[in-house]
Parts: sequence; structure tokens; C-alpha cells
Amino acid sequence: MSHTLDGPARGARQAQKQKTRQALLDAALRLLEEQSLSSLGLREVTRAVGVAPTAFYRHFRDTADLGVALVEEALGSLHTTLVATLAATGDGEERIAAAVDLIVAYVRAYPAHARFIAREQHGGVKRVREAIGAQLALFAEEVAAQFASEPEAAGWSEDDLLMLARMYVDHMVMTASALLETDDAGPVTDTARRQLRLVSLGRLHWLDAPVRGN
Amino acid sequence: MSHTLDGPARGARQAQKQKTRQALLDAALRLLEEQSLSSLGLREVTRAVGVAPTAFYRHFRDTADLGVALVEEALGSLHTTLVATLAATGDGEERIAAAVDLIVAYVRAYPAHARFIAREQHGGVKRVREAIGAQLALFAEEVAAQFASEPEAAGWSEDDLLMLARMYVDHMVMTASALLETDDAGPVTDTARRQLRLVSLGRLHWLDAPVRGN
DNA sequence: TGTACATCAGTGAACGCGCGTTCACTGATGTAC
DNA sequence: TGTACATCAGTGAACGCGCGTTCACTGATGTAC
Repeated sequence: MSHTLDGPARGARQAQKQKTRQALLDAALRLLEEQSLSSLGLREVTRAVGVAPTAFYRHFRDTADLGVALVEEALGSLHTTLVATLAATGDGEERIAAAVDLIVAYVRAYPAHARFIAREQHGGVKRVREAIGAQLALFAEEVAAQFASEPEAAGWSEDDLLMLARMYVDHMVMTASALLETDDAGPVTDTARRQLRLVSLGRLHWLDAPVRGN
Repeated sequence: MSHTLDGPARGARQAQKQKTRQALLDAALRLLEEQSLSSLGLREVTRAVGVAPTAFYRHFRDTADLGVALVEEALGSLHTTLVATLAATGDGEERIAAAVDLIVAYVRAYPAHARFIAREQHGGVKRVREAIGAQLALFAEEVAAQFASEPEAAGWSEDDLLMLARMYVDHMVMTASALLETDDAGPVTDTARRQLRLVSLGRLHWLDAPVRGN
């Protein structure tokens, strides 16, 4: 009797299918380090894996579909980590260091995933752009929700908190992208910290500022 | 006798060549609205213009070369405008509005150029990525130089001014990209203004902050 | 446990097509005298 | 001004190649009894 678990492997057949699917994703990610999804060929990917071109269709409709799967793989597991990091650290300098370190660690551990997200965020494939946009919007909402639960957020409108959160999220992507283009992470890390410090200072004085029309 | 001007047209032949070259650039830019440079074909471009594929080689070595030319076309003329805008406006809210309005106007006037820069900044073609990176670094230096000439910069290190300038420049690209993905510029413009306000507040209190180690 | 049948991941041949690049060319424009 | 020659932007045929997609298939795995 087969159990009704829909985990990775319901049987030997499903397990093998998963393995091939993962091999396709891995091969695609490697090929995407030096090109855009928009020019990635289905045959390129299957050739790299060592299966027939037609095997591709057992897993993805086309390369855009594979791209959407890569978005989930790259960002899906990051939600928990990010929120946990923010929740575990206090305000100020400590949290800035933790957030930047998180990005540095992520780019070190998964450079191809980071590159893929930075590249395809504004890339030529609409469905993938939208998938990334949705994930980043979700990140921003989660960060905003975390902020809202802290005393420092007193007096802040929901919209302003979301604006602040988006700023942090966008800055993370920018930093990741900068890290990918440099050999020495030092200066980039330093700049990222100072930029976050600047935003934090602004945050601290946000409610003192005269709010002008509009 | 031919004059030694190296302007756009030294004669009828040069003028015609320039015209074809520009037609290739225009066609490429249009095609790049829904794909990446990495997948743009030389034949696609010549077909759109209505010349033989081989004519392409009279103007560009390959599509990457054309991409580099597009970077210059998209950003070259913006240096003057940007510095002039910053120099003409005072500090604070007025300058924020002017900077955001500049971006909004640019994206309205040249949406395809803006999209190209946002897309290829992290795109799959190294030479183009480098060309955009160099231009944006130049922008940052110019903005930093403008800041340095103002009284508000007193006490700021050169490095901190550059960090601040980079933040503004990166924010501009982000805003341009956000504008391209929306139908209603209103909310994006509003968020961009508030984010700049946040940074400006941080800037105002930068020197009060205790500078920690590193 | 054994048997008969169903499922379905991966195969391999075949297709028409558009690609980038080469080459020798044409004919209008430019130059020298 | 007129003539003879040089330049060179754009042409068009040809090439070998890899592409995405179709199709009927195979054979290991799964299921029913």
C-alpha cells in the first residue's frame, strides 16, 4: 500500500523524476551565470544534464516555467530566515550588522541563485519578473509586519512602515548584486552598513519632521 | 574641399551611414522592450530596419557592441541635466521633488531607454553591464562633487559623501524601474519622495551619530 | 506471492526554421588632377 | 568643369548549425486481483 504523503518521493519512480527535475534546475542555474533566461535554450539545459531534449517537457512547459521554479527555489526558504534574523536582533547597529551578514552569507552560499534573482528581477521574461516581484513584495510585507510589532514603530502609519520595509528589501537586492560584481566583499559590506545606518537615522527622526502637503 | 569637422555628416555618404546606424539602434531598443540583449539577434534588428543582415557589420561588431552604444545614448546626455537640476535647487523638500520629477520625466520621455538600463544593469552581457556600471559610478561621483560644494557637507568625509551619492543614484534606477512596471505613476512617485525624505533626514543627523568601530 | 495490465519518465528520429558569418559583388559618393 | 580612379555602405547567395516541437516508442515501476 502506498502512503498518501506528497513529500519528495512517493515511490522509486517519483524519486527519479524529482532527481531529474532538480538536475535540470541545477544545470539551468549554472548556465544562467553568463546569460539571461531570455536566451536560455531548452536543449542547452538537457544537454548539460545528459538527457534527451524531449525529457524537458516532462517537467516544464518551457524555460520561462523553469525560471518561475527557480524563483521559488532561490527565495522560498529565505522568508523564515529573514524574519527570524530581524526578530532575534534588537534595534540599531546590531540589527544592521545581522541583516548585512545575512546577505553576505546568502551570496557566498548561493551565488548563482543570487545572480539569477538580481538579473531576472528586471529581465526579459514577464512571468519570471512577476514571480520575483511578488516574492519581494511579500518580503517587504513581512519586514513591515515585524517592524509594526516593535515599540519603535509607534506613531508610524502602515504605509510608511511598508515604504521603509521596501527600502530595506530593495537595498538587500542591491547589496547582493554589488557583492556579486566584486572580489573583495569588504568595501561593499562597509558601504551597505553605512547606508543602512543612514536610513536608520532617518527612521529615528521621521516623526519629528514636518509633513508637507500631499 | 571637404571641411575637417567630425560632426554627424561630413558628406552625403557619412550622413546616410549615420542614419542607418541610428535606425539599427532604434530598432534594437524597440525589440529590447520584451527581451534581453543576451537573446537579441542581429538578423532581427536588420529585418526590423529593412536592410540586409550583413549591413549590420558596417556599424557594429556584434549585438554586445550595439548594446554599449545604447548605454551611451541612454545615459550620456543625462549627466548635464542631473547635475544642473541638483545645482539649481536648494536643499530639502524642493530638491527631492525636483530629483523625482526628473526621473519621472525621463521615464515618460524615453521609456525604452530606461527599461534597457534597468534590465541590462545586471544583465547577461558583461561588456554592457560594465558600461552601465561605469556610467552610474560617474553619476555618483558627480552627485558627490555637487554635494561637496554645498555647506551641508561640512564635516562629511569624501567616502561618506560618495556613499550617500550612490544611494541616491541607485534609488533613481530603482524608481525608474518601478515606474516602468506600473500604470499609475502616483503611488510610485509618492513612495520615492518619502524614501528620499527618509535618507535626507538621516543625512541631517549623520554627524550626531556615534561612530562605532570599523 | 504471482500474474496481467496500466502508467508514464525518458528516448530517438524527424521536421522546418532562423541563426551568425563568409564572400565576392555593385553602384553611388568622394577625390585627384 | 570633366574625366578616371578609389572608396565603401549596403547586397544577396551560400554555408553549416542548433533550435523548439511532434510523434510513436520502450521498458521499468506501480496497481489490481
